[in-house]
Amino acid sequence: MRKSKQEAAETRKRIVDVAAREFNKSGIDRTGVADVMTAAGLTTGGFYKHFSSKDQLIAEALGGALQKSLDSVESRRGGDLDAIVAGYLSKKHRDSLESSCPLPSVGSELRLSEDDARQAISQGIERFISMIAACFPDLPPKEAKPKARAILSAMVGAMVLSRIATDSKLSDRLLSDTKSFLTRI
Amino acid sequence: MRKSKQEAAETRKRIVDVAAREFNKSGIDRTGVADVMTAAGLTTGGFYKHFSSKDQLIAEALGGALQKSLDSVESRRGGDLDAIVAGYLSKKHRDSLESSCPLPSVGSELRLSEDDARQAISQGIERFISMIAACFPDLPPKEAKPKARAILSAMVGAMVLSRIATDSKLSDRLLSDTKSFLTRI
DNA sequence: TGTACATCAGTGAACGCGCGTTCACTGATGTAC
DNA sequence: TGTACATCAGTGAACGCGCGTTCACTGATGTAC
Repeated sequence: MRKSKQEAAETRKRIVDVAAREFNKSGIDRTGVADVMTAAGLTTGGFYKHFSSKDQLIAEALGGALQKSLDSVESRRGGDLDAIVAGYLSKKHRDSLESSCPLPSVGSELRLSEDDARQAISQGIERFISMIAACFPDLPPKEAKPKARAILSAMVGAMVLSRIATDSKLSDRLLSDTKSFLTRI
Repeated sequence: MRKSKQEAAETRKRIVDVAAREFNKSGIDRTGVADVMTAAGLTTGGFYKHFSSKDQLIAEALGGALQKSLDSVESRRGGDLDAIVAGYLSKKHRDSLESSCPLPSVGSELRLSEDDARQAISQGIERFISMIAACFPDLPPKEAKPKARAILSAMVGAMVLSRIATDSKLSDRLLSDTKSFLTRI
């Protein structure tokens, strides 16, 4: 049953990608290693041929998901704050959980995670801040970065609250009002 | 071993209060019914003399915690946006997990919770928005409420991110920069 | 008011279940000659 | 290049553990007479 090095590398990548989607959709604690492996078309035991623990997978999957999410935003809307904000605070983003930004999806679980995962996510946060700050080319970094930190905070918080709200009107307004607020800067 | 009605009511209240602290500190999924009961000075089995399920406790404990948190803010800083924001985005609030606002502590877990819990929290969110909107007595509600939704989003998001960050400088800046941003409106 | 009985708050062990991880095994791949 | 052996990706059952919930039991409280 041994697979070639290339196949094994592809399998590993598949596990990481599937895990990111599952964690985003169902949360970290509620997603089991067996769930991830099944979704990747494998059986449970093989997991430990690729990773030493679930914690390692969490760090790699969510860190990677955040970076990938940033790659996509940067290439499609880089430099344009209104476009970044509108994309982030869209209903589509709120509802497409599997491919969502991990920060609102699993943010309050991450605070309890191992350092590896928190560090990987922290790097993504720094990069996100830089990306937003780059939308203010006329401001000195000393002003652009603080502003960017507040804007990122508002985007993440709006998405967190919007996903809790049972009233769809409240959910929609949290997104659209925060969008308008951030667009009028 | 039967207790008087009054004692039983006090016990129930104690369980709810302890649960709110435990959920805030360790997250919903990582806090077991047995953990709560032990922290309340009781044994596991007695839980079901007061609640029909863990889900019922989640709704009651977190809904109650949010309302209590709002009571305190309203009476101490009501009407003063800068005071509300400064209190919320303080290091003290970030670090005192047990008595924290539940929105950033367990926000991304709540999105996966039963409707009862999400509804109780949604009511708290609406009240929080009204409280912030009341800080703009000169604005018509049509302007004050949308602004309040964005401000609440920024406060919650800053706290979520601040608690993930491994770099304490980043963690501090997320709070203080968002505070400055919201104070200059 | 006093007595007899039903109620029920709280105990602590047990239940079934799903979790993260381990393990012996399989057989194709990679390597040494 | 061909052969013999070591490696190791993947399998699937098993491990110990902690979870939410149930249950028989205890004995003080509440109630009916």
